[in-house]
Amino acid sequence: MPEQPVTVAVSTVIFGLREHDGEQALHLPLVQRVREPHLGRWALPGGPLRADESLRDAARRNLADTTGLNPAHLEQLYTFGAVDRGAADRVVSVVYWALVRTEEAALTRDDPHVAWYPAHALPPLAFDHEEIVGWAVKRLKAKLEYTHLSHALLPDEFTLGQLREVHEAILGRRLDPANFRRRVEATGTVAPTGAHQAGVRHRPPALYRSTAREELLT
Amino acid sequence: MPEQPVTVAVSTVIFGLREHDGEQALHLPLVQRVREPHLGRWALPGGPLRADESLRDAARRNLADTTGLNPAHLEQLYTFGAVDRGAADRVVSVVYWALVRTEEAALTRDDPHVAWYPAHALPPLAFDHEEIVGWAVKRLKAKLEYTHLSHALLPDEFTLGQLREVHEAILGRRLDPANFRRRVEATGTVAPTGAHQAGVRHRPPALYRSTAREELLT
DNA sequence: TCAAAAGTGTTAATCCTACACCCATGG
DNA sequence: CCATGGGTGTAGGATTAACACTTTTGA
Repeated sequence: MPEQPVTVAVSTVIFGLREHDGEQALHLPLVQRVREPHLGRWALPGGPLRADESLRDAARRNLADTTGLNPAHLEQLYTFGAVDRGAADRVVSVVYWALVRTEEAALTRDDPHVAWYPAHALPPLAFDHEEIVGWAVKRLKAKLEYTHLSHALLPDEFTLGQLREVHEAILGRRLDPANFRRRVEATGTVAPTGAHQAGVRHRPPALYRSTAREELLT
Repeated sequence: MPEQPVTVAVSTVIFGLREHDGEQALHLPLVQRVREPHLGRWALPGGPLRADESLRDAARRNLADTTGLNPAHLEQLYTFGAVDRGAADRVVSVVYWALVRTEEAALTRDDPHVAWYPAHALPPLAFDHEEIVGWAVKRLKAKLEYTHLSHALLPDEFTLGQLREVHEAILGRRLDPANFRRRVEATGTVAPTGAHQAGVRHRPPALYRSTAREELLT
């Protein structure tokens, strides 16, 4: 062997909404490592890139393999390639991040090595994965403000109150319901279905559907 | 050989300002390919990643090797890894983008295979490099508006008129000098040196220096 | 004295934020 | 009939955009 080869791996930070302390909170599924290094630690789902698949396909495949999830949004985050990142050989990691809808996030894989954790209460992670999650959260927050990504965390039909809760969970602060409503309506990316959500102990909120098609950026 | 190996390459989109049609315009240095595939075509400077260097170091090294330039700003753009991108074997390309100061951009390397081209009048490029340049320009435009990256294209001391010209060249539209001045001053990222630029046939403009230290994002 | 860009002032339009208030439902 | 969130209205402040006007220099 003439030279030490560089291998390419793909990992994914997956975001979904789940209940935590009575409120919707951002969660992510982690997998427990079954071999060294960092055996037993929790880590981002990932694996080596195969020669016959694109980076994006690799991310999607191994997201499905390890967690059984199907993302509503998938986007490249960053590529990490410092010489020593804690692994044995030289690995360049291409990291993607994904959003899954609440129905998906509710699915629990029948696998003791996969578990959802709140984004703000993670266990110690393998490698430099904590830093990576930090970047992903930062990017998600930033993109919330100028895209319609939040729709990808909700079911097909949702109320503006639910949409607001998503934003509040991610941004970590309360938003004025009146102003939030106007801002969203002004973008023209949601349309009322005409139906209303019944069974709530207050005025029945209108249901909306996302009209935003796939993004522009990165 | 058990499996076709995936190789990692690093390329860089380098931006600098140069005169074009009597105005400052965004330019970038390209290298002419000296081997197949795409022999003779112009391409982004780049080369394989070595096992003992980080991605960022690789970008910096091969920017220096091929063009002799030293960037004032260097940032990762995106990683391209479709299965067939036009090369013979499977290559994953990590692309960086860089900004060089006007002094650097003025340097012409004594090499017939390196030349500066206006960003809006590029020759046909090898591989998918045209698309990559497009992304880089888009990112540069976006970051102009919420960072102080434009300082990295100018010399140490500059007038607000020059800074405005940089923005105009990149955004492709005129900006109101009065409002531009106020906006920049409000950010607090420039400080007057006290000196003025002499020799101009109008009121001598004050010279400023950037006080913004390294960035926050990406 | 003129042209040309520097630099200051002003105003109207727009956007953002906070908050008051009525509506419709289940308990 | 009350608590709760849905939904509408509105007033004040902050930000932005457009443009008039004065300043200072070299030619």
